[in-house]
Amino acid sequence: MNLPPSAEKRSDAFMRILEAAAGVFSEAGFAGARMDEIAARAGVNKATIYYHIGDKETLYAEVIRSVIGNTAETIAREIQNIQDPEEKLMIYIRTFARNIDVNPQVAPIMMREVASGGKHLPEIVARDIFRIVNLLSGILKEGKKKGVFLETIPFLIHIMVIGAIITYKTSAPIRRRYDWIPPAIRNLDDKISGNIVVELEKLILKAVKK
Amino acid sequence: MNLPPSAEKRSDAFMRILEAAAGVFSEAGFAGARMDEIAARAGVNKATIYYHIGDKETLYAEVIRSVIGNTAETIAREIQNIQDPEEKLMIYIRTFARNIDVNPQVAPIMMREVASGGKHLPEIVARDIFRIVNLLSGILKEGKKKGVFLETIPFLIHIMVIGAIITYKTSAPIRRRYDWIPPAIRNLDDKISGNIVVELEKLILKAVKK
DNA sequence: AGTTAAACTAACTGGTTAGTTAATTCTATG
DNA sequence: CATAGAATTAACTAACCAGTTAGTTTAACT
Repeated sequence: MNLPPSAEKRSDAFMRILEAAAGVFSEAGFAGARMDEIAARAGVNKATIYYHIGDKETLYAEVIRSVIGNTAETIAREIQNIQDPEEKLMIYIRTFARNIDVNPQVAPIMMREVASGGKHLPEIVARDIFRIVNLLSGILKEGKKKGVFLETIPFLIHIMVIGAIITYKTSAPIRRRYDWIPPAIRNLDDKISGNIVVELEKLILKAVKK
Repeated sequence: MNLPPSAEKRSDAFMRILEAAAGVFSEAGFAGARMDEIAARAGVNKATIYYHIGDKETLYAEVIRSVIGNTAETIAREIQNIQDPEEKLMIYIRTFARNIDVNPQVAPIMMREVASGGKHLPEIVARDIFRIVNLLSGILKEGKKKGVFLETIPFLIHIMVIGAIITYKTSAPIRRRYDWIPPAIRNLDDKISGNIVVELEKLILKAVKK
């Protein structure tokens, strides 16, 4: 679980509540989540949540922040020392994919957040998300200037990458639900940061390359 | 609103309830939707919903079925008379995109359904969705045999296309939420079946072509 | 006009759930 | 050890909401 720099040292109960909340919100969404369930999973009394964090909306915002609040920072760090735009793009995709695998609650939360028009998305997290888009725009612009990439709509490329990754990741339960689903689909890897992301990188690169 | 062949002739109240429910479920999700709100929008007493359709789950299943229940049929019809795999792939993408534009409730409902692991997805609709995947697999296999497409993971291509389309479509409210969002992103078309899908077609075709 | 069934509604019910309160236990420090 | 403040809890409350009920209106048919 990622933490904002300011919140490095939080009490044990605080952390357990955040983790439990991330799990419940990721499974049930904001409206479907129950504060009692979160308290039970965290092993604390429900009132402890209100004492440490606050009401349901505040808790949700805290979860969102802790779980996707510094994705941009991670990606920026990974690509900063790379020169080649093509490799930058690959690392961009790979880093996001690894993030999704390491923190499996992120994908469902992001999907529902998009679906609800970002109703509960704290502005600071929105800024972080658009910083990710801007990183990609920079890569694509640089590649175009160097004559290796075509002119594209950066936001569409972003959506193709991020949309594919989070949709693939969350599709796992549906892919296994019925026995009539072709094995070629059923048996695909749950992890996206393995061979799947390698294939995705190839496809995206091929699409934008001159 | 698409209707199953069996349900062509339904009462006025039934139709109004379905439409209102599609709107509310699309805005709030299953857990967030309120039966009273649906009744109010439909202009009927809440009990009328239970009289005509049944409980919340039944109503939701009915909405899902009416709204995405025959997408595969539509796509199959559109591509059946085309020979060229490249054009088939383009029409596949374009038809799905048009469907999403014509029925704007579909994208949020699909996203939340994927996010929740298809918890409320009726099996018959799941079959329809995987029929869409199979249609694409067929196109890609044919193209490979004819030597115009590369070897790919069809499900990943499906996810790239469908994931991109529904994520793009639902991203509209977030893209407009803050005034610091770059105009290049803010001012993108809400409609996906215009120039956006044309660009998406180009990118996907370029990615899979030999 | 009278009868019957279908369609519809106002008002209610009971279970659920976010949030609160008042009291108790733990912990650190002089 | 004593005490103050922080952390935690059991039990409660008020609002909410899915689903029901008992009764009324509408429409079709004889």
